[in-house]
This record gives sequence, structure tokens and C-alpha cells, in this order.
Amino acid sequence: MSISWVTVGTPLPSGPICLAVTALGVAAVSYSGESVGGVRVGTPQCTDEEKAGLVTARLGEYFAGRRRELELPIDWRFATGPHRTVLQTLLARVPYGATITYGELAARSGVFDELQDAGGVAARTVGQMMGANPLALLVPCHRVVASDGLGGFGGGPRGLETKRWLLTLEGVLPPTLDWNGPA
DNA sequence: AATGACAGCCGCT
DNA sequence: AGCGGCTGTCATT
Repeated sequence: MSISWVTVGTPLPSGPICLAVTALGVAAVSYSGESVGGVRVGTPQCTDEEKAGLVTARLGEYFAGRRRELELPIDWRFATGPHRTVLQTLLARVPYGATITYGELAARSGVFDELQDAGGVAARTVGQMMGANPLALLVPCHRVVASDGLGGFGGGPRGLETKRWLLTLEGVLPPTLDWNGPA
């Protein structure tokens, strides 16, 4: 099945994002043109006007604060096994405006042996899975935080800043002085 | 209360 | 086969 790319402008500190779309839906999302899941961002551009328009419109509404759930079709091809299970758990259990810790998500996913989980091993594994998440934004990995703070974020040098921006948009964090999003 | 060591693994190169 | 990376707990001070 072929993959094509759509570029969408955003108010994020990291700038525009690129989305990989297939006939099944969105397969990957990349901040600032980094490769995802071993697939290079770039050509070919998406020529399906309807699909590209839908993606652009939904994201635009989300960033403007007019849409809480993206509700875009997802192609899970780049998330397999436990990785996919954790991502789907996150998508199903953590709604807009809520957060969950790495450890708690690990427990709820049920893919780790909790009795043998001494020292937060499962939590680290979840963190690694979030870092390798091919579906940024669609699967709300920015709502996963550390037990004692914000936690980390990939997506380039502006990663953490981007995570804060998204949490501010969703009302989890108070706006900063340089907030450029919707009220 | 603050700091630091350490344990352990998925996926890319 | 190696390595880097979005954490949490415990033992110190």
C-alpha cells in the first residue's frame, strides 16, 4: 500500500508537521520533518485532495481550540505488539484535558507483569514507547507525564516546549506570557 | 528535601 | 550487535 505525505502548518513551537497517509488513514506523524518508524518524510506528496483536506481541517480546528478529539482514521501499521496495545490503551483511556503517568499507563495497558515490576521498569518501557510513537498528536502521548513533573518529549530540541504548548491548549497547564494559542 | 545510582528493553542503525 | 532514550525507586546526605 502506498504512502503519501501531507504537510500542515501549526502554531506549535516546533512549526509545521508532516503526516503520512494511506488508504486506511494516518499512519505516521512527524514533528519538523524527522523520519518516523524507519520511513523517511518527504515525497510523494499526497494527491488525494479529500483526504488531505480532512486532515488539514481537523488539525486546524484542534489547534484553534474548536475541536477536542481529532477523530481521524488511523493506520496502525507502524505500531505492533505491546507497543500498539499501549498506544491504543492511551487513546481509549486518556481524554482531552486529562493526564496519566508513565507508570499508571503501564499498569492499565496490562502488557507488563506488574508483580515483577520492581523499580519502575514498566514505566521506563512506556517512556521508550512514547518516544518511538509514530502517531504523535493522534495518540496523545503528550498527556503522559512523569509522576513528579512533566517528563520528557522527543520531536527535536523544541520537544518539551511543544509538549507544554499542547498541555496548555488542553487546559492542563496555565498559559504562559508568550502564549500564542486560543484563549 | 535534595541528590544520585541503578535497573532493563524496544526499535533503529 | 550496539546504542540511545518522554522513568521510578531506593539509599544516601
